[in-house]
Amino acid sequence: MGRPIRTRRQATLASLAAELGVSRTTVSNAYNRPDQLSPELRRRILETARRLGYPGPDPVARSLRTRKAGAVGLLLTENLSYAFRDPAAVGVLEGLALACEDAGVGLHLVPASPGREDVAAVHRAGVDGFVVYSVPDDDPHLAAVLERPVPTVIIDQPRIEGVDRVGPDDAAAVTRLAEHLVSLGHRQVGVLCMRLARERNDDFVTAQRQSSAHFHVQRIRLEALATAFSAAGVDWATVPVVERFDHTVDDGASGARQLLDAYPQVTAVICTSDILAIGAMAEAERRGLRVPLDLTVTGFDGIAEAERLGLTTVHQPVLEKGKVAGRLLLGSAERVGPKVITLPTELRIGRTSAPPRTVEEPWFGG
Amino acid sequence: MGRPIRTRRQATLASLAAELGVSRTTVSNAYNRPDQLSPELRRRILETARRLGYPGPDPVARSLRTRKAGAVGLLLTENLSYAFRDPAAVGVLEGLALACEDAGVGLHLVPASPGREDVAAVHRAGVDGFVVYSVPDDDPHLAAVLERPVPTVIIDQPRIEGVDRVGPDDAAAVTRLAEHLVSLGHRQVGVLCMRLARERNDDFVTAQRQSSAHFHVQRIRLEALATAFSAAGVDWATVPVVERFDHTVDDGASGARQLLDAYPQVTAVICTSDILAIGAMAEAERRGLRVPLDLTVTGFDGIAEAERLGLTTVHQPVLEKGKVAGRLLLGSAERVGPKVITLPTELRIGRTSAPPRTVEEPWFGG
DNA sequence: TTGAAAGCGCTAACAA
DNA sequence: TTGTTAGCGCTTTCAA
Repeated sequence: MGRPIRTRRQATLASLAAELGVSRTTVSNAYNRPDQLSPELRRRILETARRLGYPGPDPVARSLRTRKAGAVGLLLTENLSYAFRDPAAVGVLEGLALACEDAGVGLHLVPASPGREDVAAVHRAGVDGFVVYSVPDDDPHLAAVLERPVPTVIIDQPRIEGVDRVGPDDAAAVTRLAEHLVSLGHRQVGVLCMRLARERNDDFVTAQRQSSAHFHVQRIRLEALATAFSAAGVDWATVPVVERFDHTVDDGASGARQLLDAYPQVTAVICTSDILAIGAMAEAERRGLRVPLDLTVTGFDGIAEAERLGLTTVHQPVLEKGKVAGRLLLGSAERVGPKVITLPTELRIGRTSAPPRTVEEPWFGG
Repeated sequence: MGRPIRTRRQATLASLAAELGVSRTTVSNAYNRPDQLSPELRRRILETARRLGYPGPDPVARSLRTRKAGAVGLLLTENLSYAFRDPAAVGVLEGLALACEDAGVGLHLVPASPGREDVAAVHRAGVDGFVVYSVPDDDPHLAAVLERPVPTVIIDQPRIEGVDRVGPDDAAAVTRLAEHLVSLGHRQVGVLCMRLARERNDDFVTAQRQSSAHFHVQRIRLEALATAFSAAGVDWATVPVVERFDHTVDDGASGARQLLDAYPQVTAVICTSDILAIGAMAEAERRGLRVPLDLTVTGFDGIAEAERLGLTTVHQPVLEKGKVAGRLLLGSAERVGPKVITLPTELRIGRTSAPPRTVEEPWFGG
């Protein structure tokens, strides 16, 4: 199984045709339409190809001619390391990859990290469409994607008029979660959320920043919390919201620390992701707070580790999200008009939410 | 931020040039070599482009012309779901993605699962090179990759003459692990390994099947175990080896069950991956065997969960593996001749290995 | 069943 | 600074 020298490509379809004394059409047919020539001739062509080291039609040239790249682009602005470490993101990636595999098309990861302002990679990607996963509405890469004359499907965020989207009903899901907490008796809550804009702000969040967040999902979740708690008589302006730029367990812990240091009276920490919630639980343990006796902690996503820990959270079908997005994109030729697909979520009440300690009335039997 | 109708591409570089009354070169330069024309002219060109809905040079046409696809292909024959669920594989993927990102090239996942015999996807991938991750030596997709006139780097397996490769020194690593077990006193061992060929065999493995395994890594690990235990006076022909096709915790458990049901005298279960080892530990617990008191269990890879569990295992730098492979591929233009890079491994003795229960002599102070 | 002609949309010498 | 010329390697009507 030795290999000849790499990067040969001496032979082309044309040179093969010349060698054999047939037309290029015939050689092309030998590869793409076996039924268009005699088996004997085809055999001869393929054999000569092997002899000449012709590796078959060049995929790029074919793509140019057929106007089909045979690949789907994935734009993922999040830092890659985080993307691969967040089980929710990996699930989406897996689902999308499965959809691509079913369709026999490649999945092209576009090199675009938050730091890299260079949008050229988007222009250079030879793909038939893009899936965009959870980016801010002012992301320059996203803008570049939307300029390309190919269909696009957005997963989660942002919400853009006229562009297909797949995601959960964040507002409804968070509302149910909030109602659960309200019914338990929590009135003094704190929130720990993911980054709201492209600039780093590892700190408390002003009302202004909340309502103008460039990450729609976070904004919608905060709005839903505000609405639900306001309905329960809580003045949202008094509810502390802490933001963390990096989406890691460690940042979840430090966010919780900042929150609880300043607002020790908080009875429940609502996190907008499981990763942050897991960090918050670690911080609770560090300060000697028992969850859920002394502190309620909730998450969002429903990743496997959350389930193991019994975290009260909102489960969303991440694998499905990727799959549906892929299928939507690959089937978009037949459709007219944009489509928005809302995936179901499920409130999973675990062992990390309970009535606040400060409520003295008995909760059961009352 | 509304969008015009999708899939327009009415305008091309040529039509833009005609509209403006300049040459195509000039328009091309406006995009690719801004310093080759006056800022004023460039501005005019870009503005007209926007007005006409010209999305910039077509990436496929550009690739054809420049003979650069701007992407690296990744061949991963393993079922995608398993690939994304095995932290070792995810680590490799992450490392490779990071290397690609650094170089500004895309990462193109080739749709190729074990079932899919269709090799066309490999031919259709517009890439400048391939990274092949852990496939059997008779994999048809691999053969197709090697026929393509682009550089290729193989991670882990197979070992092919003349092709670049990145991986650990499996034999050395396993030998150290075996010596650790031998020094503890283990003589009655059993092995649980990953699949050895493309056909399923969830059963015991014959000597013949061991030595002709198409997955080189597994073969090498088994050979190293055989050599090390033979040196300690163990007749390898008497050592039971169980194989599992799917690489899951559940299959690790069922493999251990099959092994221990038939060979209850075994004092140590050597698993060729952490995933399998974690399953084996679950099975040990199920049968009431205390690890390591009643049974020693070892793994391979050094994934995070193994570390949390205190598993005795061989750690290998998976992220590094992907990164190095990517860099090797992307820098291969400057090199001559094939290159093999061996990554360091580390034996990590945890809490799952101890002297066998049947050994009555005191091990310390003796 | 096979071939001739006409591009797909672009970039890179080279020349002006 | 801009334009002319010549393909990159392939597929696809259409005609023979």
